[in-house]
Amino acid sequence: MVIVCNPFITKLDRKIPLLAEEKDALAALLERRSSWLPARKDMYVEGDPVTSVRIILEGWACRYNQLQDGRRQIVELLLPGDIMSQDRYLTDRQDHAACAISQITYARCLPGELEELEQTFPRIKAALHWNTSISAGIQRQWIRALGRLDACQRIAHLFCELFYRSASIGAVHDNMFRMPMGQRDVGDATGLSTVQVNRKVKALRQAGLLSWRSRTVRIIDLAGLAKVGLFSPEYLDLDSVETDLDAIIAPNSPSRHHDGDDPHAPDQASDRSIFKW
Amino acid sequence: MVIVCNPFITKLDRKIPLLAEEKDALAALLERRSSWLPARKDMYVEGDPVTSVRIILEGWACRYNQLQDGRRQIVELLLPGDIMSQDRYLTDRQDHAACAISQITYARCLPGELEELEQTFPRIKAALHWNTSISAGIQRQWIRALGRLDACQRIAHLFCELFYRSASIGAVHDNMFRMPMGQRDVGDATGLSTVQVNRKVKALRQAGLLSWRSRTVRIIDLAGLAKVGLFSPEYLDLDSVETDLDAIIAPNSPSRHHDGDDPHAPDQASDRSIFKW
DNA sequence: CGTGCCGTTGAACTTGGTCAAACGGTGTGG
DNA sequence: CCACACCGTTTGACCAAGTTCAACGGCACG
Repeated sequence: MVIVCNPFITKLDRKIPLLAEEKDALAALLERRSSWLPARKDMYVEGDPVTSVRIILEGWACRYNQLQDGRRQIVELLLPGDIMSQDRYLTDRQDHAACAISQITYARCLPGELEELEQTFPRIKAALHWNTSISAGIQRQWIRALGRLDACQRIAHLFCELFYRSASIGAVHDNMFRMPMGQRDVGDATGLSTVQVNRKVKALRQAGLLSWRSRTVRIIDLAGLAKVGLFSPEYLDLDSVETDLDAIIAPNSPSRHHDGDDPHAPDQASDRSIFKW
Repeated sequence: MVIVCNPFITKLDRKIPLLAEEKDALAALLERRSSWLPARKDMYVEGDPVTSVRIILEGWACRYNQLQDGRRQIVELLLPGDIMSQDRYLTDRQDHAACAISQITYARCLPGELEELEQTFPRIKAALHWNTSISAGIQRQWIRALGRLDACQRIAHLFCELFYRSASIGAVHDNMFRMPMGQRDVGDATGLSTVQVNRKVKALRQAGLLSWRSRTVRIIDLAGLAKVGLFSPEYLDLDSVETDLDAIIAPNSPSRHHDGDDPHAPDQASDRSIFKW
């Protein structure tokens, strides 16, 4: 029996409780071939042959699309426990690139191996399909945000999404989570220029909704942020982790242990006149 | 033995050649419960319970997301042969709405029924998964377009996509296809206002790239349109229909418009070329 | 101690949205 | 057959949001 400590398995197990043997089988598969990649390094680029399924174990990564003029659009963010499998049965060439945002470790396996597991363990199959549909839901929300939300709303929406996704893998503590993206990356995800990201993040900060310093985000007013970003978390289907979140979300949670040098003191500049949402 | 004439089966068969019995099984399933819906009518709305898988047989439909202020964003366009199955294993509530664009006929089946077919016929399973990954690719392209392309490029991209998708189901004749969307719908798909859609479509028309009248689109210069929209069709994985397209695309129009990207170019197309059909 | 990257800010500029009105086809009722 | 209303398209004028360009400060790294 293997000791299981793997964000992917944890995540699936939360939605579809898995038997010990199922977890073991998954864990065994994931441990077989795992890789490490430094930050900002490409995992593959457009046109590369589609080979293995990749599962993020630590760190953040993204899929993106590069334009001729050098600009790029991130089409999907991948957190620990996320799987890159849309291409399991795809064409032979990637139609997009993927890169590490922070340094990452990830597991690789062959489509056939996953396939086999699904055959043997229907629960795993269900869990993987669930996972796929959540990803599709996230894609739809991105399309909605890019098409119809303004800069402030998009950024607020993104932070909400990342907060919930981080929370669902236990990466939120004291309303804070590590976010290895830079402002440029946020712009690439939200379709905005870095200048605009900078200004709107500042606005959110000054509105007392969040703080973001040295790769760490603190959500100060989740409800307010969700309101700005027209965000509601149902599409992430986190019922099963709601209890965890309740503890986290609980209003004005005062648990600030590191009083000495908390870089996340609310920025009460209070010139709300800037905003018109 | 059933005589098969069904865009869904045709489409799958093109990528993964199916045996007669497989086609029969699919056809039998699809014929069991089919429905009709008038144009602009919702199939379901946000919050509805997830019930059946739907497969479009005739007409166009879309999934969309409604905002408080009444604006909406189309997140996916569904042409004949397209399947709405992202939610096969999803949560119990829809996180988006779907409506008919033109009047449509569609088949419904239960997730379990499709499931069963997949178990019995691995080829069908592969074909369905292929289909799913193509849809995901289209979603990614939409994200790219919404995030990083300007109005003209987005519209050109959309027309290219729809041209190829129509062609792949045999709905293009003489470079023309029926498009039941209005300018408002195009705006809802591209994240633009109808005014802007009107202006940019006019620009594309005047650049001699396409014409669009009474629900019919004629692609006059596919290469030019693709260039404007930064479109390349690989992500649709249409190798298997390339031969069909070659015949269609072939033609007369060597991609002029090297410098013709200017939306305000003189109306060189005011001659009969638009009107003669 | 440079050098370079990232975040920050200001100012000019461009794109696209909003508002409002006119146009044109189509279907309905007098 | 015409008048009318309705709906989608077209166009202009104005305005707001976001981009681009440019400069500066801080911080890490060599």
